[in-house]
Amino acid sequence: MTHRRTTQVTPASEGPGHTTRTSSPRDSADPSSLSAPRAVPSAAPGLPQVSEGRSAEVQRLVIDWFSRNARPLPWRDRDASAWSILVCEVMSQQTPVARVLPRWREWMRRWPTPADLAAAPASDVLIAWDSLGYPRRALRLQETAAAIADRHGNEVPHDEDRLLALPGVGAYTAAAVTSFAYGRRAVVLDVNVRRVLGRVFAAVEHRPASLTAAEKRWARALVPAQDHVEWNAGTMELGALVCTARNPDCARCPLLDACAWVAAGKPSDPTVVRRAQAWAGTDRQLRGAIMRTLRTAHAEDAAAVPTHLLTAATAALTADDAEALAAYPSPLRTAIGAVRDLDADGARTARLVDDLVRDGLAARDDRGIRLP
DNA sequence: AACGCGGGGGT
DNA sequence: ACCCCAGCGTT
Repeated sequence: MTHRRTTQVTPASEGPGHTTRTSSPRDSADPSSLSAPRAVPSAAPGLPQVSEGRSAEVQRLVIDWFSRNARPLPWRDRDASAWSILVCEVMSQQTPVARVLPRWREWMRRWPTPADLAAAPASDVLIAWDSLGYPRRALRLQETAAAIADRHGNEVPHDEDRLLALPGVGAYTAAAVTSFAYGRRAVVLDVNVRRVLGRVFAAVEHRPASLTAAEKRWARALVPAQDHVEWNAGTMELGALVCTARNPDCARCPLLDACAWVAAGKPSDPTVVRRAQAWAGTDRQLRGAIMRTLRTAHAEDAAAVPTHLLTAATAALTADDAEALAAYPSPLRTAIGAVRDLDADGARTARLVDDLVRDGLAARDDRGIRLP
């Protein structure tokens, strides 16, 4: 069903002018949303008070900039369904937009409503997820689809609390759907928004990794009562395109003259020792390899790699027995062989596959591959 | 608050 | 090599 969507301002081709683009049809009543922010946020460590005048000026600049610089992303189309927006938000969790685009198109073509996704074999879902990463998101999204189909009449909930109750939907995603799909006021706080607000108002290059309740309150008070959708989308877009984590393009920033971080001389954060990112040789890499190989083998020949053979793979991997392995169909053999190359003694592979099985890999039977 | 969780592109 | 990305769930 087609939900009314808010107007995402499209790149308006001309003139720097029209700041105010009023929102289009939204949910009529807005009873549960936050009360309009009057007062400036309560002070918290590193989060300065912001005068109403300055807040309003920054809001105006961001919204105006967004009206002229928004990327024409398909989920910003007026006729994009709430479901399509939820899918895009989940796919975008920790994954750059450019990588999401092709998978999102394919998903929406195949599964245009939650019920469609809920009815699909899990193996199809994982294969369509492809290499977006964090494949558990795909499984949670399918669980969410089933919940929406079964308990919400196949319509994405309008209520932020009900959105939050869905698997794989956290504070960010619930707020994003509330704002972008339904045009209701919400505090959309992703890594981009946090960075932009932190620089402009708090004069720090990067916010701390963890998001505190105090920062949420602070950010909430900065969301305007009007044009909040454009503010949410605009701060995100500004963070993605201009106020980037590294090498921000301050020369093109509409907030150049309003930015506390720039005014302070763009100080760098005190260097924090970051743990070297381990990847090669880790369980994580190995598990990713198992995923990829099984996915590929199943996609190439689903009959050869049904779920019960995945269970058999466990035995073969554990036994480290070439003869036993030879008993399995070729695509599966290839998959196991490829994984083995990463784990010469086989112990870790065996344990990981065993974990996969225990967590339900084998239990799903005809639903296809079930991985963590 | 701190972890663990994929994978690819940019610098 | 390392950093970063429209985060979430668990401990």
